[in-house]
Amino acid sequence: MPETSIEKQQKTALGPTTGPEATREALIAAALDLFGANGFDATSTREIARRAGANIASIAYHFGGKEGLRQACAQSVRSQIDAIMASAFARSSPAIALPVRPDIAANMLEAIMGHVVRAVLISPDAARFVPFVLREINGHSPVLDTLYRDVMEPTHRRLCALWGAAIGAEPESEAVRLAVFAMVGQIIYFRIGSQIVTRRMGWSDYAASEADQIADTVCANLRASLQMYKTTDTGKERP
Amino acid sequence: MPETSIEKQQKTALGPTTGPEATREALIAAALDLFGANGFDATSTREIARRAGANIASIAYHFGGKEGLRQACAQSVRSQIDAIMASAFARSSPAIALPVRPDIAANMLEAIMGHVVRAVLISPDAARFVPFVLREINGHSPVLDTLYRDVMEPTHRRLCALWGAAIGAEPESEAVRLAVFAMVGQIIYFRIGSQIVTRRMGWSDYAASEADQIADTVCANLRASLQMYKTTDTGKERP
DNA sequence: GTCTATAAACAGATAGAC
DNA sequence: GTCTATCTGTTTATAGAC
Repeated sequence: MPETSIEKQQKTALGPTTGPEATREALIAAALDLFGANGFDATSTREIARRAGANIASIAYHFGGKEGLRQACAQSVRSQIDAIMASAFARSSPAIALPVRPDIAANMLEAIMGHVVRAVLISPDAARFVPFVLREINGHSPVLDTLYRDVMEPTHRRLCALWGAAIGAEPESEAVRLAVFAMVGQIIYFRIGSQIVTRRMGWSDYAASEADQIADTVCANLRASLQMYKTTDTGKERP
Repeated sequence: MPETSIEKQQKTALGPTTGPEATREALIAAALDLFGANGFDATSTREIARRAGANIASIAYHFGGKEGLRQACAQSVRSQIDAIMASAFARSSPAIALPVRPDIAANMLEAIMGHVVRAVLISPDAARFVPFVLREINGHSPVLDTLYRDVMEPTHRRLCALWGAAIGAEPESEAVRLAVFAMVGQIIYFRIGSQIVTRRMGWSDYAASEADQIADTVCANLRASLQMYKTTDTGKERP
């Protein structure tokens, strides 16, 4: 499909077309996939270009080099995670900014977690960028600082606010922060350990019904934990 | 320290000395570290040899090549995980093979999880081999089959047996298998996400007191989940 | 913007001295 | 067993044609 002129494309990472911007997006998608699967150093620019259907030199042209492509991947991941979390928070509640009632906060938490589980387990995008983020976290990568500050820390803080409201505890207390990590840790594990989980469960991969079962498990644990914290503590330690 | 003759060393991975076997162990330790941190393909044999204080050619001599070193690393990991789990199961109960009483099974589970959390978070060995295993799982590595069959599947099955006994449910039911994955997933996440957790908690790294706090969190979630399953799944009422 | 050709550095494996 | 030296292939980056 030859085109004489292509309008400047938006960089919302959701509109690839058939122009010079399309190769840029294709390169990022291929790089996210390969960086996540094999790691940054282990991935050759030739392989990225081949999978993206582009030329090797196009990487240097569009991103300045392999390292620039890594930065572009990190930015893409940030917008993808932001989109998932924005959608999850938006659907969890009509229009309330500061929920005070514990049962409302608990219901919001459960709705958010159920949404995130399904998005993280089913979406092909998440299957790509979660391994990428994992690699960047493990080796102390130059994009880790930005990723933590702009994505993980704000998201975790918002979840802590809900958790604290749900059980009537200080949102930034150590117990709440750790409990939220334990909750999201379950989701992350089901994503990165999918090879193990699917083998043990006899599944071929994660589809809708499998994600529903996992969401049920995670949400059940969430309810159990909230209920226990609510009954046992007033902001104190274990007996 | 020049030695004229060295006795043949045992391969129990726990007895490095100053002979030809010492370089073998040093190479495995260095490779585990680097494979886990940067990935198999991204790690050069030169870097491994340099960190191990050995020569590049020694890798080919001892393991036949880079791939042989990977296999040796997998075998080392298997024995390390076996040691942790054996210790955890041994300390959880005096000598009972088949616990039938639910409260005994629940207590065993809690003891095992507490032990595993501390071992996985504090032990420098675990900090090495967990990233290695993660890499091997993510990319479909040739050692994944063995690792799953010999380590993960049997361990998960034993935990399912305890979980089923604790709540009075079929150990191999889908709900129990997923619940066990959610439980161990928390532990794995705290290990692989340590860079995120420590930043958010304001910790420099995982020491004894930090591992204790995380163990408390995980064990509290375990108790909450077991209690909930016990009250909802079966007709039995807790005292 | 996209391509080919090439340069400079680095990879794993191996032969052979000791 | 351990070492040096070297072979062969691949890597990223870049120069320049179109």
